[in-house]
Amino acid sequence: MNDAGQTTATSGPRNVLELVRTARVDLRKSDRKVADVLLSDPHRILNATVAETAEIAEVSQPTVIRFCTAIGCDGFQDFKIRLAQSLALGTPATQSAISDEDAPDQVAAKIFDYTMTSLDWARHKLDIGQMNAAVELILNARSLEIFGFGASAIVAQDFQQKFPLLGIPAHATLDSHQQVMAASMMKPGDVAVTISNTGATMSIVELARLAREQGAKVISITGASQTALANYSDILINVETLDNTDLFTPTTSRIAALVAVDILSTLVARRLGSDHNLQLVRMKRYLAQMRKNEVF
Amino acid sequence: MNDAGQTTATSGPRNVLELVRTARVDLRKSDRKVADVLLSDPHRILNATVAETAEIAEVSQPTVIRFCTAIGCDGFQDFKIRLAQSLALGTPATQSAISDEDAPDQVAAKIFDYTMTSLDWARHKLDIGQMNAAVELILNARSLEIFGFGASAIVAQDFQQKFPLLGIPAHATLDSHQQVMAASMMKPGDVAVTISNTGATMSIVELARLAREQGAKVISITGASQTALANYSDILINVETLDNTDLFTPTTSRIAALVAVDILSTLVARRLGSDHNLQLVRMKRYLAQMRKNEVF
DNA sequence: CCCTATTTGGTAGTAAAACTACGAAATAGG
DNA sequence: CCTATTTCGTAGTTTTACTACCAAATAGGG
Repeated sequence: MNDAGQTTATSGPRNVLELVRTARVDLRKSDRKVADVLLSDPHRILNATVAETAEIAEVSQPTVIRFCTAIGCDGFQDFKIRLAQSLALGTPATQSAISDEDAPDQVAAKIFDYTMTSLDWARHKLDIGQMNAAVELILNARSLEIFGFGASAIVAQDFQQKFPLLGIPAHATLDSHQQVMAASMMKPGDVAVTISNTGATMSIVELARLAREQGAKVISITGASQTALANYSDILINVETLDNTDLFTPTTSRIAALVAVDILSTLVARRLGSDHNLQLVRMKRYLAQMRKNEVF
Repeated sequence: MNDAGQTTATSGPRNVLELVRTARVDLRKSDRKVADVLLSDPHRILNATVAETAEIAEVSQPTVIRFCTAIGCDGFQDFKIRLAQSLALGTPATQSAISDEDAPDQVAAKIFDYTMTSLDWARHKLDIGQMNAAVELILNARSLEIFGFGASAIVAQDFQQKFPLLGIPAHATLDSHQQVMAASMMKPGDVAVTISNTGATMSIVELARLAREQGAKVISITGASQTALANYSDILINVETLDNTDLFTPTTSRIAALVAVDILSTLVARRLGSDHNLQLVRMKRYLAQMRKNEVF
C-alpha cells in the first residue's frame, strides 16, 4: 500500500499544501514527519535541498524522496515546483484566518492572499458555456435592467457603467419600489440581470419572477448553483468563492462578480467588432481630456 | 558590466517574467536568446534542466546559469522556483493581452490571470504605514465623507456600505453639486476620503482642497504616487495596479481599491474590540433572517 | 506465542544535475 | 591597428537527487 490516496499522479490537485494536509493521516510514520515539517513552515522547505529537509524532519534522505512520490509528485524537484506554485497564491485560506494577534501588515497580506485564492477558485468553477449564452442574450437584448442589493448593488452599478459603452442600454435600479416597477414593465426582448451572492434574497427572486412573467429573459449572477433564483433564471452564471462566515473575512464574492462582469463585457465587446471599438477609443480619449481640463 | 540592472539580488521583484521582459534589452546577446525562449514558452522551461534549456535556446549551459544570475536570481534552482511562482499567478498581463483569435474560455482565463497578477502587484506596492495612519484618522473621525467618480464611485459606495457597520458614519455623495456642498460643509474632525485612480481628476482634487480648507483631514486612494491629489491629502493610500490602456483590458484598479477597502475596514474593526463585533454578529444574523422572510 | 510475510526506513552507492575555472573569440576603446 | 575588456563556450568539479539493497519493525497466520 504505497502511494497513499493521491489523484492522477501527473497533474494532481492544484495546491500541494492542501493535498498534504488531507493526505497526512494516510501517510507512513516517517513521511508524516516530513509532512508536519512542511506544513509548519513551507517556505523553509522551499529553499532547502533533500539533505536539509531530511535533517529538519529527522529522517533519511530517501524518506524525503519517498514522501514526494507518495503524495503524487514526480520526485523532489517536481515537488518543489508544485510547492512554489502553491505558495505563490499565498498560504491556503484555511490556514490564513485572521487572528487578533496579527500585525496590520499580516492582515493586509492575508486579505490579499485570500482574495487571490478565492479568485483562483472562482476561475475553475466558472461555466464558460453559460457565459457564452449570456453574451448571445445580451447582444440581442433591446435593453438591460440590472438588479442587486447590498454588495451586489455595487456589481450592478459596475454593469451599468460598462455596457452603455458598448452601445447596449443598461440600467441599474437601486430603489426597491422602482425595481418592482422596472421589472413589471419589462417586455420580450429585454434582459434582466439579477445579482445575488446567496441566490436566496427573496426580493431579487421576486424581481426575476416578475421580469420573466413579462417575457423578459433573466441572467442571474450568483455564488451557488442550487438556489431559489435559479428557478426563475434562463442563464445562471455561478461565481463561486470561498467566502466563509467569519466575522473579519472580506466579501470576495463582490470582487469575483466584478471579474465576471469584466469577462462578460469583454466577450460582448469582441463580438461587436471594430466599429464600436473605434468609438470606444474616442470616448476614452475624451475622458482623458476631461481629466486635465474640467474645472468646477 | 555583468549583472544587468537588477534590484536587490536576493529578494528581487516578484514576477520573474515581468522582470525578464523589462530587462531584456539590457541583457547580453546570448542571454537574450535564453530570455526569448523563456518568454515564448515559460512552462516549457519550468520542467527543463539547465542542459535542456541550453539546447532549446541554442547556447551553452553556463550561459543559462549566467542568465539566471544576470536577472538577479541565485542560480538556476532559485530561478526555477521564482518562475514557478510567477506562473502560478498566470502568465503576466503584458503577455496575455487578449487577442481577437482567443476563444471565450481563453479570454476568461486571461482576465482572471490578469486580475490576480495585478492584485499581487498592488499587494507589494501597498504602504502599510499609510494604511495604519488612515486607521487612526478614521477611528477619531466624527464622520466620513467619500468622493469618487466613475469606477471610483463604486469603490466609494463600498466604503459607505462597510463603515457604518462599524459604528462610523460614512456617506458617499455621488451627485457632483452635492459633492461640492458636502465638502464645503465639512468641519475639523471630519474625514474626507477621495478616490481617483489617476489622482488627476480635477473635480476630485478640488473636493479634497475644499474639504481641507474647512479643516477636515483627507485620505486619498489613488493608483499612483505622484499626483495632483497628493498635494491636498493628509494620507495617501497608493493602490498601484497594472492597468494598461489597452481597449479590452479590464479595470483592475477598482478591484484593487476594493481590496484596500477590505483591509482598511478589517483593521478598523479589529481596533474597535469585541463589543462592536458582537453587534456585527447580531446584524449579520438579522440579515440572514431577512433573506428568508422578506417578501414584497 | 512464535514463525513467516510484508511493510517500512536507513546505508551506501550511482547517475546526473548544477555550478566553476579557464581560455578563446568577439567587441570596444585609444 | 593594437590593446583592453567583455562575452561565451569547453572541460572539469562539486553537489544534488535518485536507486539498489539490506536491516529493522510490524502485521498476520497457525
